Amino acid sequence: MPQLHLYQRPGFLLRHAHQISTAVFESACASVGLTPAQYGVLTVLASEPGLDQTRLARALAFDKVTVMRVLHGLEERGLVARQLSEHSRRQMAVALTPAGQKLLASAHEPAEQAYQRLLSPLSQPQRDQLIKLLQLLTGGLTDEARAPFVPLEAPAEPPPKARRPRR
Amino acid sequence: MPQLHLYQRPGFLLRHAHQISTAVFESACASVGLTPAQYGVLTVLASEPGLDQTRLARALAFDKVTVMRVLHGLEERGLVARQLSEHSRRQMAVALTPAGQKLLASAHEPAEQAYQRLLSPLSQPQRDQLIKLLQLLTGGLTDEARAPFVPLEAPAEPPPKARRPRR
DNA sequence: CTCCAATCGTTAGCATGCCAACTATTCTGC
DNA sequence: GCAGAATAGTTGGCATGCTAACGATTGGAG
Repeated sequence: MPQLHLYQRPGFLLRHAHQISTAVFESACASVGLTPAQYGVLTVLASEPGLDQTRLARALAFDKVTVMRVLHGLEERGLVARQLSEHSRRQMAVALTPAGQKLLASAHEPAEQAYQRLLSPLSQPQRDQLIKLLQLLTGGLTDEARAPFVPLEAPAEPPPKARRPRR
Repeated sequence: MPQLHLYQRPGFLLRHAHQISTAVFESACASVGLTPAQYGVLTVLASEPGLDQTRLARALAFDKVTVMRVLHGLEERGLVARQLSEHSRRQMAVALTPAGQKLLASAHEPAEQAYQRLLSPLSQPQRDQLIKLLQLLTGGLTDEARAPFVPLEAPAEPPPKARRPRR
């Protein structure tokens, strides 16, 4: 009963840290009314206008269903526009509207403040260390996540395009 | 567009790491059918039988609504029993059933494996470092979270019991 | 050219995590 | 002892994140 082992587990600590992270972000961005997920979507779209939903999801390691729901909310607020891609009638080309660009710009300051406040208990070397460790951990386990993570700047299809493997 | 700044943000990294953490845990514990939240609840209850729901929530930094829903699921599976506290008719005393104790015991191995797999991309010093940094971060920001975190072994009320502050 | 498999978006449904609001109960200050 | 505040549990609702399943479309192998 003294000092539960649970509190030392990385799973518990990551969950708790993530919880605090979203709370800090949402409090800092309450004025612009953006959640972390919405901010992420807008940020990626600002970098890659016309991206389709599946690639958008992969760029954020989101589930495609989650991305769709977030996009619907942003579309209703007029921050994002979706239209059928010119290449394929299957996929949607998503892009920021002028209002979306404007809102995203006004969100950069609060987002940066949230980021600073989140790391405020750590010294600068500790912050760098934490970022590095998290990148190592996530980078080494991309295939463990259910939602695939394919960062931007990786448009090429994987060479081993195994076709027709009966599952 | 090259290497989005977003990918260096602690918020994004924490979210991604937490996502992987839950995926690894659920995959490892699929045989016993426990999610991280359920495992946390059972673990705390094993350590503090008869705890009420609010204190249980605080021990895990969960919202009390979340705890209640998790408890309902565990109660339906016969892993947990709730009854009115003897001290107060307001609160419920929650405890593991024998089946709950048994299931929790059988979950320890898979949970430990998940924990090892999650940290597998890191060396031992890096693992210790990550745990330490996460504890520092979460410990320094407890009041930022919406759900208060009051670890076990802290039953005493806070001395500055400010009463009747009209909000 | 024609199947058949892969892909894209969508819907439905489950589990977390949160807030706001409500009822019942307990406690505090006077 | 009493009024009012604080607390415990509950309900309803919103946003994430996931799986499974489904139609529509595209692409590959023959």
